[in-house]
Amino acid sequence: MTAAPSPRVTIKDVAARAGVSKGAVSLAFNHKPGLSEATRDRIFAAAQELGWEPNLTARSLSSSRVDVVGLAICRPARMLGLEPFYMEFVSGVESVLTEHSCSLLLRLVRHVGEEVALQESWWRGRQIGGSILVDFRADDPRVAAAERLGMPVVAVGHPSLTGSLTSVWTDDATAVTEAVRYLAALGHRRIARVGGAAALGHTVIRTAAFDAAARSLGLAGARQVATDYSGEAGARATRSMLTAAPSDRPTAIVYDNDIMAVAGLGVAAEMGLGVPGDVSLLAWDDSQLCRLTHPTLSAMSHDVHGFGAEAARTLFGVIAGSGPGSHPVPTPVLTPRGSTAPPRS
Amino acid sequence: MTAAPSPRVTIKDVAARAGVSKGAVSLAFNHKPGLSEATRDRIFAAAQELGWEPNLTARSLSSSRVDVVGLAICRPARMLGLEPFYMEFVSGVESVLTEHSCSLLLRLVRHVGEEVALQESWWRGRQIGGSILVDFRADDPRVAAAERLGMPVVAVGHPSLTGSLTSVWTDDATAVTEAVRYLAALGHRRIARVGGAAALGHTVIRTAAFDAAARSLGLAGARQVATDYSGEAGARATRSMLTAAPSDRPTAIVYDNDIMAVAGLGVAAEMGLGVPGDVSLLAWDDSQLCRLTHPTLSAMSHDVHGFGAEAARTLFGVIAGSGPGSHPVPTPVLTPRGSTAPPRS
DNA sequence: AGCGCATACTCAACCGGTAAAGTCCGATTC
DNA sequence: GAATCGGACTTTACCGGTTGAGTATGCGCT
Repeated sequence: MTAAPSPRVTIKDVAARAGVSKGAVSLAFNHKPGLSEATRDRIFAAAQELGWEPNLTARSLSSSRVDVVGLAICRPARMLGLEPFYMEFVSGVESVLTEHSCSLLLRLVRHVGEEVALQESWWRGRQIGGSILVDFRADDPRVAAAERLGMPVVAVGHPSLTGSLTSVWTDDATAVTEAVRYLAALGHRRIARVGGAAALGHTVIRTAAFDAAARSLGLAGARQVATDYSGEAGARATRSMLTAAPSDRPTAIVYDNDIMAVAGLGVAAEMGLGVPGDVSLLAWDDSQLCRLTHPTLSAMSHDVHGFGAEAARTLFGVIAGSGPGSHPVPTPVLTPRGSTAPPRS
Repeated sequence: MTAAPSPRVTIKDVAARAGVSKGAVSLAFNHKPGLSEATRDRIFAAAQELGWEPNLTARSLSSSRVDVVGLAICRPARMLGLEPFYMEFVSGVESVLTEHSCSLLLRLVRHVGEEVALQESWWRGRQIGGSILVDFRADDPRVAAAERLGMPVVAVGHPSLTGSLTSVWTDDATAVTEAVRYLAALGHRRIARVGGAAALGHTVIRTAAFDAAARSLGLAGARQVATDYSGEAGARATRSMLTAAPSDRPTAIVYDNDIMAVAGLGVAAEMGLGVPGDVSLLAWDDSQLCRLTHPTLSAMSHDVHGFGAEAARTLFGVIAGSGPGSHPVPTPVLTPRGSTAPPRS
């Protein structure tokens, strides 16, 4: 990539124009003491006139600070596009990065192995100052990699999955339990759950919590299934559940994201089942999508934007040298809407 | 951001280990001629043993190549998350960037002014080798900015909007015309369109095309309205259209994205109107979402992933010095599904 | 033998900044 | 009046690569 921009303005030009040395310009632009107000002003004026901005590349080289953080997302593109979660998460991350004049290096990868290689390469090549790691799974190879590299990272996932890494996480277990209790309180006994990717740590956690909650409430008819988070998989799962004999058919279904819940709504309609009359549906994540359907979707709501922001804030902490820690963000809360109701007698 | 990584290994260490000079290592790693096979192998072996990867920062500094391209997206976060379009576009861009070991610097901005400043700062600070500009509007300030800076960019938008910049675009006018013709062919006379943001160039183009098509087909009942692309706005617009007196109510509605179409579907259901019996709905962009609803949504389908890929490919061309050009990508095609049918007599 | 000429490297300058040490100078201090 | 001091800059040495000029070696050719 060869760039042939307009005659490059460098710190030297600015220094010359202001009648000072490069060092002085550097001091001024980094807001460090040791310059008179007058000189400082002259320098800024000169920079302004020449349209100069410090070359970040050069700056990182000599100061070994990098104002870029990495984020690799590992899901098939088809699904990514659909899940409001990531974009919202990214936008939360951004909101914090921007305050620090920091940028986000984004990459979509196909599997964890690829991500490990990428993160290592980013870090080794000093492209990033740290990374946000998402979608943890059991025995995630990124834990060891980050430790080995001594790379500042924040792991978005339950502490039980992220080893010694600093983590930012939501209490999925409690949220699942609340969801099940709510449906049970409405009178549902046959509650089903359409989960996310089985390989992901939080799916495992939710699955266990669902089982535990069902057991403790004595719900014999509870069942769950894992999917790949896609709407199609959600539709398939729903269809398979709702085609069971009426006495066996779930009267309420919890979904692990909202796109699958929308798909579930579509399937119910296609089968001529009323929501929430014949079956109640409960979504997860609660993007705007849940308010657009008819009926509107009850959901476990989650401040995804804030989640991303907290992850970014925590990363800055790690980069600044704060020791490992665990940062829980608020547990998703139930937002009842039109898709849940007591089962028809 | 101060990083305290494990003892940094640099090109010097590798050179020492391989018993050659820094220059030799550089030659080897850039696959340039002038080294014997044997030396080359020794160098790679040494690098491998030390776990060295060239510091991209240093490399960009001396070679003035930057393996990063920028993308700023300007829409409120709430809407962004929802629109599958961008993530799919990004994934298309990525797929090409990856082949060139290039990364994507992503930023969400609030308005064009902010984007112009950002792009300028990125370019001046040599953070990026070029940029992909999206969401063009009439008299877009980015055109002048890019020219002034001599910055390699590819403009995603109709050539009429992108001035002298190299553009990548879809033929929205033709697509809109096709959509209207299709609905008219089904027998619809009162066709409405729920458009996107009025400030955006392609909205203007689609609006004009819709008008022209309606006129040429002699559809007196055609009407359209602009929104902000959000599902809520889509719902509002739909509600307002469908509450008109039956003799005035549109029998078919075209939406500018799929999220609004989903919202429209919800509104129709809420009002007790059958789709496609009472009203036909036609979405745009056609993400997976359109196949999940009931009825499924007919849509103008678009290979968004490919669109992004083409934009990235074109950007590499621009960076490599190819002159300005116009790169149309395939026109969206109609994919009829369950939400469109002839109007009820 | 002598010359030209690849080939295979080395060397040193340079990219555009930062940072630590050094210089200059006027104001205090004793 | 010499020594001290601190503020305001300047100098210089990097940061970790790339690059072009320079050098040593070997080989073919007359």
